[in-house]
Amino acid sequence: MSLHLYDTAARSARAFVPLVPGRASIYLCGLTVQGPPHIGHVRNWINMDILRRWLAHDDYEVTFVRNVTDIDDKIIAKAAAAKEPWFALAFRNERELVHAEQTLGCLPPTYEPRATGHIPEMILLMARLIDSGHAYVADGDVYFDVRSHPSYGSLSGQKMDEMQAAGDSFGDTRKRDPRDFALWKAAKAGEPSWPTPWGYGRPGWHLECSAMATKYLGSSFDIHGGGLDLVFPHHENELAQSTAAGDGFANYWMHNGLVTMAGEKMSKSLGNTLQVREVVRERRPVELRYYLGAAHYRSTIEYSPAALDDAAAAYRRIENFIAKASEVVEASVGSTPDAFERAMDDDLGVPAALGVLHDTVRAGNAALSDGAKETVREALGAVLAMTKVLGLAPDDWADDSAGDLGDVVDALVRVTLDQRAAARERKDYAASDSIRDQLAAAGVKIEDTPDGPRWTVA
RNA sequence: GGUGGCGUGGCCGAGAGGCGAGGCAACGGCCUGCAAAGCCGUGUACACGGGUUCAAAUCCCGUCGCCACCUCCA
Repeated sequence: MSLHLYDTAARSARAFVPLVPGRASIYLCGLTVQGPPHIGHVRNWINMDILRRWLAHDDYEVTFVRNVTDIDDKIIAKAAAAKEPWFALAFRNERELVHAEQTLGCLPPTYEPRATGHIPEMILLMARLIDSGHAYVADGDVYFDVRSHPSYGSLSGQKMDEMQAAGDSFGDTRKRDPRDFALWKAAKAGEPSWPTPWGYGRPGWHLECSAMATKYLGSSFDIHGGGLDLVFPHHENELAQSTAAGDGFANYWMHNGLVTMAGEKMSKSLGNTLQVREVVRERRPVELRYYLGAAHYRSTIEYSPAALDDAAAAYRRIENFIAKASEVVEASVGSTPDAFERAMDDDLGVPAALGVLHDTVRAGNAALSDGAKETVREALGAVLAMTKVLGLAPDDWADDSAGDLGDVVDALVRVTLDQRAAARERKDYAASDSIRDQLAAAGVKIEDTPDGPRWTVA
């Protein structure tokens, strides 16, 4: 079976056939940098990161573009409230976004364009739409004429006649139809603006993505991704603009499920967000990645600390096997098992793929206690290959921060373990257990193995 | 009002007509001085009510509950 992906536009899974053989082009709607990223945003990055890694595993050359929306109403309002320039607030949050992405092991985008850097491209796109009768100018605003484009609504399944008019349409006489949406907003006093043939103003949200996606990926590209909450109106509007202007635009629309808290969508407007920064203060980033990546990308994740604990325990199981097996045989990345590949090809079936990974770990652990080195070697190779695809390979998460100090700490722990061994030798278990308890209190966990004690920082 | 989706064992979380994914927790066993880690074993779960079928968690009809979108939102 080859890779199949669920396409929102088709409402079914379709075989992935790239526009250019061997290449995959992906555009993902990034963040409006009005605030730092929360775990819902980062789930989206992780899902797409797994897709990229899986495509790369299949020898695709991937171009991945994720934009930064660095101008919008809320950025302007928040910056004004904080008495700082809009770009200072936007850039600070952009830095935080990049940091979160790196912290969670996501490969950096091939390109990460900012909306404000692409005003000329937006002007050209608007000109094409105006010339072809799909957009009109009204008092410096530029609107898309929804009725000029019969397929409008096809992505989200909205029926034009059943739709509620946008809340901001009431009393707005500039729109020809209440469902028309702004491509460009005329400048208001004191707000940032850019010159256009139709006057000063700033971009509407939807226009940015169309302009940037086609600039970097061409008029047609393979995959457009984003959160489920962007299907309408954002993606519907992007699709309408671009196809009305004559671009082929995206071939597949992928939408990932949302992260909820107490049953409600995590979002900045509801104020129930859990920031990445807060979580990684207490948790290992790799464990957060496992948690957010383990559920199928289209399902909802109801966040709970207990579920995160479970995920962390599951990950440590994998990690422990890799560590122990690597002490016995030389670690080298093998190939991914067929069942794993079938799972991943089936619309990125990460949950089923993790089932295969855990089965392999169990078989490997059994081989480890049987001393069956060849089986251990095979299991380790497969586990390494699978964790690599999922972005969970321990090598990529190794903490080198200890540096030379690591050797010093190891020597100190060894001295202590020798004392414990001596106590056990003379059957003074009170003393040996006391040493173990003291190490445990310091966060050092002891395991006795046939080859002597192992220690790890819990 | 319209559109899309969800409801699975103590918990998380897959599956989508026929052999009980996987993880966590629990219990029993092996191993251990005791632990830890690991391995083996233990569960008759699929919101409710009907229907189709030799066979339904999976298909159909209905009911209830929940979420998302139609307004800024990954």
